[in-house]
Amino acid sequence: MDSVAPTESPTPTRKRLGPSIGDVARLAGVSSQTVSRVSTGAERVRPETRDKVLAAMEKLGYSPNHAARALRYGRFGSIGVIAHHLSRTGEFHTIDALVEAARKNGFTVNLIDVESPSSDDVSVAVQRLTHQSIDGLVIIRAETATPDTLQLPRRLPIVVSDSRFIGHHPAVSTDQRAGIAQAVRHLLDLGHNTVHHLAGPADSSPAGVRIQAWQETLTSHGRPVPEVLRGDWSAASGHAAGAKLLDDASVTAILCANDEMAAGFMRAAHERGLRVPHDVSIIGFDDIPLSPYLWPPLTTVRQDFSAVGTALMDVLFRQIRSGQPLTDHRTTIPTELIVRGSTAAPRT
Amino acid sequence: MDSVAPTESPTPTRKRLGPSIGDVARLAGVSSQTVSRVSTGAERVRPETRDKVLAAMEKLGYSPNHAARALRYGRFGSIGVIAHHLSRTGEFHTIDALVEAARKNGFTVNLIDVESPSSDDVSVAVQRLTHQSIDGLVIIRAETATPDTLQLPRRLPIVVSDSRFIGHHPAVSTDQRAGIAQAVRHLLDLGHNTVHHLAGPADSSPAGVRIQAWQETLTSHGRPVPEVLRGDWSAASGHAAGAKLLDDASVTAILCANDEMAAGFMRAAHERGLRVPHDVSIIGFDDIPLSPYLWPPLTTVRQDFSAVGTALMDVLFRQIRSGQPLTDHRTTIPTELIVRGSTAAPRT
DNA sequence: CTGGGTGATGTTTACGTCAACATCTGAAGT
DNA sequence: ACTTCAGATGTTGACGTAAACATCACCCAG
Repeated sequence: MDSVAPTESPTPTRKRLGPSIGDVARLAGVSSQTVSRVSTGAERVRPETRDKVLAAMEKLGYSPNHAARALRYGRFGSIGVIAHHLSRTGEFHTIDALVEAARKNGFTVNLIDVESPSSDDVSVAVQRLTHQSIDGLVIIRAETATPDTLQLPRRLPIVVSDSRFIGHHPAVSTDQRAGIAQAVRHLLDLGHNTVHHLAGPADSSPAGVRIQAWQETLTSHGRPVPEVLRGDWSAASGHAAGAKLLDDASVTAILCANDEMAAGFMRAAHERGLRVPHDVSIIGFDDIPLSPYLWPPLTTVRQDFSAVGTALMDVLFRQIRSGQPLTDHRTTIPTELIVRGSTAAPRT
Repeated sequence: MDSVAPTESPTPTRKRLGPSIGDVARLAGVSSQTVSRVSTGAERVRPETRDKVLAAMEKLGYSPNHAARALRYGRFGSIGVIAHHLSRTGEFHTIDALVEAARKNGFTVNLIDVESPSSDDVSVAVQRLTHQSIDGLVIIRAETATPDTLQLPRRLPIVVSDSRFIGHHPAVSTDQRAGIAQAVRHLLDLGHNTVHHLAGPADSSPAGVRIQAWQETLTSHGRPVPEVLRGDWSAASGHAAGAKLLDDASVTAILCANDEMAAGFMRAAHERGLRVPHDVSIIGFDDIPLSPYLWPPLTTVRQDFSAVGTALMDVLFRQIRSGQPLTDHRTTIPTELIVRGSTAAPRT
């Protein structure tokens, strides 16, 4: 670990924190070890003594210093999470599940965001986090960073949900290829000649995976592959893409790389007086909570973010417990096509 | 602090962690203090010595033990955040802004969720968090907990965005009363005789505030106050409410306590063949990213969650810096009515 | 009444780091 | 040659905690 900067300390001066175990011990007239015993629960302490200690704690407003405990134990009870942009629905739900799973395992979650998905930024985030107090690291999305550009501390248990890290770190991800294939087939089965694709941004790896799966599925069915459209995951970009694409009457089916873009696309269709799904079928990806309540309800590919979060925590926890890395571990969470009202046979 | 449980340790045994500053010092042939100087940046160290040390660090894969630093400094560089249910849009955006603001101030965010919004659960969350390594605490929503039921460690800087804690802890919140009043007036101005209200659950304090503001606004305009409907913030509950309410032809305008419920309500209207806004006007609350892309685009009251998050961090940071609590501090973030396509004059 | 527990409590020490102070080296000024 | 001083580096100690070990009081079997 090179320069190891001073973590731009929030407050440079040293402060006297709350009362210590020693202060409690003095007040209670016992040794600090007895206070420690009370504070850690169990142990054999006479009820009478325990009460004295508890009273002293209460009086002084004592609470244990976690830094000291962490130092003593060599553990922090916390895991680090790096996410690219928190407001993305998918990452958010994953984090939600992760936090819950962490709590159930007695851990807390230390969250850090990455402003732009550049490699530098991610490195800084990693450095900041690993200088924090964590027992393990979850990388939800590292975007442009690669296993090589990322200088991770050795011995730190890691799990990743970014497909490009597979083989380098244990990974958990949804089966996006299968999901996309299902979606494309669904539209072809309905009678559409081909399927257009509104993809995520070029620097996003899941966007790339989805494009590839879409192309392959079309090709394997002998269908023409239209030019791919690019969005940035936002509903606004979906709306813009709709404005461009929907003047072309040959477009009967569009697969959007996430539900937000699908919502934007759908609004563009409404604005043009096109009926969904009669004039154009729209299918999304993710199945966000609002998808069933769009109009018409959105057909989409459900990703089980909650399962991803749980699995991430599970894999990480196993490494923490054993002290052994699971380098080539790989969990794949299946996706599911949810057919709602936004897809139908093309008008003839 | 009563019983102070043992934080159900994730792994009870002590492990030898990575190499320590001493190992690096030995390998580099210098004292540990010199290594410390290099590791903390600045200080006067001969370039030649510095290089030796850096090489040794690299070789051993050294990274500083944050627990030891935190113990030494009396600071953690981390703030705790308690949120009720992460998947709620509002809390999520607040957290997003909070994380960003924290990063800019050199802090990291320690997140903990609360399964059910019971007082007990929140207390447990607080205890778990304060036993973690935090310099300050943000309570996004404490729900049923009150300032009295919550045993907070003394000396811990706190900021809250839950209105019931005002006067007990510094608070930051959006001006929901004003937002609701704006929304109601907007509908009355359009010519609606009265406005129905789909509220949040009974145990939610913001839901209560919104109900009250809605009632007051109607009353002050001399309008009848319809019976309040209850939802649970979810789109599904909005849909169910729509199913109940929309058979009553006298209902021309509905104010939903959040956008998700408004989306569900709107779908219910579509399903009945009612046109929005011609047959019924619908207005939401929050302005989530998808609101402009519902069909029709949703008129709503925008809450600036990002500003809330930034302000929370700001208030907390000031306390951390000064060491002084800001007990009766209060920041109110204004709301803004965003008129889109889902509201119009009632049909005559 | 005595030796061998057993349970309650106290003492010591180390976790890894860094501030404060101590020491050392060498160069510049007289 | 002899301070004087500044910069580089080393030594000591303390942050708060809990494990390991030590001690002490007391009870019971023989």
